[in-house]
Amino acid sequence: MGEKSVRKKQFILKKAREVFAERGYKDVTMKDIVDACQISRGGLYLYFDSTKEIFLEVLNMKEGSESGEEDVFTKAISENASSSDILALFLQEQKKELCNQAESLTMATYEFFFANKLPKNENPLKTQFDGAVQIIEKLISDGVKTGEFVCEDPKGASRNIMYVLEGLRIMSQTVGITEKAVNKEILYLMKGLLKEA
Amino acid sequence: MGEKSVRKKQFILKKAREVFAERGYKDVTMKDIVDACQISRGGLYLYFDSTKEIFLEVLNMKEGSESGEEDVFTKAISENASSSDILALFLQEQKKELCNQAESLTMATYEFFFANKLPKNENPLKTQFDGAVQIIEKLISDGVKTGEFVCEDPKGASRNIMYVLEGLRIMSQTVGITEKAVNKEILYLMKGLLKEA
Amino acid sequence: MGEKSVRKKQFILKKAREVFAERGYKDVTMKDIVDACQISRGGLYLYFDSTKEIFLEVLNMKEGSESGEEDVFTKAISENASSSDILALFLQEQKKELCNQAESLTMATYEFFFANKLPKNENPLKTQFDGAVQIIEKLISDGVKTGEFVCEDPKGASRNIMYVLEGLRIMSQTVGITEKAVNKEILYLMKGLLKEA
Amino acid sequence: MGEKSVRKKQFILKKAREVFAERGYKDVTMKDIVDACQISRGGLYLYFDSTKEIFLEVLNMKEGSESGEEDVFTKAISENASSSDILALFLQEQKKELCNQAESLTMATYEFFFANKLPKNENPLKTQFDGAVQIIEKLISDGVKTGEFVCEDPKGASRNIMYVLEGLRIMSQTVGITEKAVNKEILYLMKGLLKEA
DNA sequence: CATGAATGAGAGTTCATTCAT
DNA sequence: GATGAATGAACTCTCATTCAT
Repeated sequence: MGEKSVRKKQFILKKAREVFAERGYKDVTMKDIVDACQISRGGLYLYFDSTKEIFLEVLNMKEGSESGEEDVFTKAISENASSSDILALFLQEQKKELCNQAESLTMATYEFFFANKLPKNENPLKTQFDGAVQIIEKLISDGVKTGEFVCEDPKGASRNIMYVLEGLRIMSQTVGITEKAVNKEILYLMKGLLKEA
Repeated sequence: MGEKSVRKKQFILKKAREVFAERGYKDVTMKDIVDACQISRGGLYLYFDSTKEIFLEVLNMKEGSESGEEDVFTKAISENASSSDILALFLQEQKKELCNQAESLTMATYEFFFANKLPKNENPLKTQFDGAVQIIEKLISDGVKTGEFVCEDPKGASRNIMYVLEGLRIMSQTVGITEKAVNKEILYLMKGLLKEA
Repeated sequence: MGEKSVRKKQFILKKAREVFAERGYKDVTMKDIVDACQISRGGLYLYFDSTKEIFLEVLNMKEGSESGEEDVFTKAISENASSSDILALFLQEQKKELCNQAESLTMATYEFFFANKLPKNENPLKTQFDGAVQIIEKLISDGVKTGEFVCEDPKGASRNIMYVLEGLRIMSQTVGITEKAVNKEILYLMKGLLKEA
Repeated sequence: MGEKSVRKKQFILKKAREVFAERGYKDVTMKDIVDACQISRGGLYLYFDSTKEIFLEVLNMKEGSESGEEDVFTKAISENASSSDILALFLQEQKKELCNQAESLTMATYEFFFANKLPKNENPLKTQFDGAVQIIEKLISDGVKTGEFVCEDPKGASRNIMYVLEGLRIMSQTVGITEKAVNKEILYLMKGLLKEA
């Protein structure tokens, strides 16, 4: 596959991402992607065999390019920001993602993993969740040391935060949720850590 | 619609519920329900026009019959149980539901509301969520009064609890979750309220 | 499946038979049969799932209705015809079939069994062949007893006859063969048995 | 077309022959041959326009290279072998071919001529058959002269032999046939000629 | 000459939906 | 009411064939 093909493949993935973001996973057909890309029916099959295959590559692509979390962390940490600032930053990022439904793969991702139960060690949802829990736990622990946070169970608190975020995410996709409501929850989480400070 | 028809309709809904519990929402076709009910294709159309219509009625049916929450509350409250006992009971009920994936409509419900964005005031997910938040808030407030609980923001705490439960629910459907993990989260929630100030 | 359906199924098989007779097995698509029957695409699938399934039923149908061999034998034998007359009759029947390419499933059958190797005990080609060999052997043996035939190895002779017929059949489908040529071979076979009479 | 092209064409034909031997004629696509040759799709079209064209050239190639029959005859005859020995040799060669289904084009050839009815004078199957009949007739006649064979109708006998062989061939492709069964038929044919009058 | 990306026709298959009985 | 045969739209997937490079 030449360089040109690689670019075409990237093009298809980009268009497919838009389709998945707009319509979720289950409803998307190969034809939908063909139409979005303005290519021929058979043409798509030169690159991908199924929507499943495409979606998996879109998911991987996402992690590589959309970054966000990591970048923010990396930058904030390298700038010696305080733990509470970094955590606040992280929560702000999550809020952005929560509110930006149009470009988000959240719904498609949930639909995909409803239909495709991957083993836990290969499940990116699991991996991401656990990774985030560890990072937040570290932040909280650090914050406790510096006196920014008060927390007897950093691990429990970080899991609590992540489950709340997950709850917000699914609620935003099913019942809709306002930015204000998200703010309220984030504030509650932060207050819990800053309590009695 | 005669009495016989009503019974037939209930029969269809019961069978349809099983199908939705097993296969989710999107994958279920009119044919699947016809097969499960062992009735004729045309026969189903006498009662329902689409899987969407069926699913909505299944959802309503559910609230009526499956109860659980209400019953437990009603009974516990009428028995003058303590607030902490009632809350613990509620969380135990939630755990049961979380772990009993086979009979649960969770996945189907999520899929349904991904595809059908109802206005908030008609969205049963929203209604249920808000209702539960209110009940829990009341419980916490009562518990604070009796000295069982320590909590500065009962409303915030109850919302936090509900989002965590929602987070557990979606995680249980996408990455899978052990009973132990659920226990840990519930324990964390209870400890947060019982914490000696 | 009601009586009407049975008739429709028979109708489809009849039309399918014509298609197979005209075009062989491999080239025939579900669409071809749909077109021949003037029914809808989906309609055919109510009765059959594949051309393979249809062809197998056509083959069975054939044995039931087209008769020929059995009838001729039955009649001839019941009429106390001589062995040589019966054998001659049989060979005449074979000739008819050989020359009537238009309505014959020969080519389709060969194509089918090229693609679908059935176990010998289920292979109708094998069954028919062996059955015919036995009948002919009996005829020859009887003929030898009555002095009509001279033959030291009736079993071998009957197999020889059947292989020649098979050879004529395949040649008629691949290079074409004239009635005269068939006559010549049949004559040779009969002369071999009547030799020195 | 340069020398290099000729070699490439030969290479394609060789690979195509393997494909046809393995899969018959009808199932083979241009893509299959492209894959077997490891050349580009477009590349194949520089040499051949269709599988039909390729198969015809494979058939011609076969006669040229695979020889066997001719060689055996030529050698045997030039060595002054007896007629019965040469005939036996010929039948042994036929048996080998019959039993070696894997490398044989038999099925593909039948399939091809089912689909492509060539005029008799251009039909290689016809030509080969008639050629073989003549040779065998000559052998038998010679054998009769030397007293090796007893046969009143060498032409008829040789045609009989060839039709039996054709019958064995088609049976071996459709119902399968053991080496033992082939031996039995060959023995029967030889005995017919050696039979003491 | 050679490549391989691209096209589009066409086959298979499934279902929502209708309708005569 | 109830049946289930029938229709036709829509989707998946595969190839022969072409053509710019």
